[in-house]
Amino acid sequence: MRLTTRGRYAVTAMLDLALHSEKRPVSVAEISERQTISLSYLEQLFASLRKAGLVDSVRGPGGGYRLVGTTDLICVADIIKAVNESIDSTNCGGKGDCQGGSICLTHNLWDDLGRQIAGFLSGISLADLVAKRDVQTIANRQVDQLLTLEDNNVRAKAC
Amino acid sequence: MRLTTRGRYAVTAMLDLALHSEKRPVSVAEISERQTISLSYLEQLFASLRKAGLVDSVRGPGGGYRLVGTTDLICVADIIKAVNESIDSTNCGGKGDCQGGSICLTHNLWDDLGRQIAGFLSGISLADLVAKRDVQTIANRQVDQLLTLEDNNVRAKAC
DNA sequence: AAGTACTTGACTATTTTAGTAGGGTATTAG
DNA sequence: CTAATACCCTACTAAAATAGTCAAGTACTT
Ligand code: FES
Ligand code: FES
Repeated sequence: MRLTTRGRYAVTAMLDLALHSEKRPVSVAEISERQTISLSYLEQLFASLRKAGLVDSVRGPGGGYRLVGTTDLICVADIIKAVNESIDSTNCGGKGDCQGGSICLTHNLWDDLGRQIAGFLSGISLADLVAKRDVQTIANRQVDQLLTLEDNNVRAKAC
Repeated sequence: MRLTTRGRYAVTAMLDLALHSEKRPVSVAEISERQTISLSYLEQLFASLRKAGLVDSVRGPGGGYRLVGTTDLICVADIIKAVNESIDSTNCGGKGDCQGGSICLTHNLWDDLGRQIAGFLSGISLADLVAKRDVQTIANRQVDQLLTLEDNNVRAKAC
């Protein structure tokens, strides 16, 4: 398995969508600011998420991204698979031919591990994450920070 | 978390030790042949394993490596930690300061995941692996392959 | 005394990741 | 209509991590 910032960013972005896209679509720029993730990098991730059918886009002013379906239907495993090809932990990609065409000593161990991780991440939906108290707290902090930042910018311009 | 061939090789090598070091120490060269892993690369891994106190070395002719303690006391998690610094899945290394000093939206999710993986890998000892039927089968195949290979070399020399 | 086998460190090629740049194209508010 | 907005797409690059090599040791046993 490989879990990198790529997968982490994707889940973070999707969670941001779950938290803020109820009324209107959310633009990548907004997410980029709120989660402090590079805008262009996020765009690449959303291209993958769109291909996987997890999000929907609305173009033009006032546009942005929206989740496809409800938050309880999207699990973390889906998001990671969408941007991070696989959750497989074996060296052989599940083929069992590590050692010159034959299966290696530890193949089944990694296979089991992969199943374990997949099971765990499949059991957690965006709805589960949104429901957590700490997620709510952090989300509120992020909105506040953004507001005071904008406020400061306005004041700076006025001067 | 990052699970790479580094960690996989280490577990494979330790399992090889568990299978063959009962009577005499096993040399890195032997393991290299049996598991088809680069010799010099294995040496690096064993340096880490020795530092972690998982193996013991015997120098000189007939020397090699031996496990420290019995196979039921060494778990897979220990081995991976020894060569692959950590099993942590967060981006921040557990500090919770991903987002400019503050905790990010998904920190707790990755933290939970890390615990899950650590729990799984801590629950599996070398003894558990040795006891598995498929491991026995594969180990036997590896020994046979090596014997016929040596046999062929002897014949080649005779000619 | 000699050979075996561990020990150490530096060094390199390859791959992956994270991020940038710079063009588009569709949509809509005004 | 048109200009601003925001998605869309491709190629590129810097930096890091991995996998593996090389070479010169040191300790020990037969
Ligand atoms: S990991 Fe699948 S055969 Fe080795
Ligand atoms: S992963 Fe720990 S704060 Fe973001």
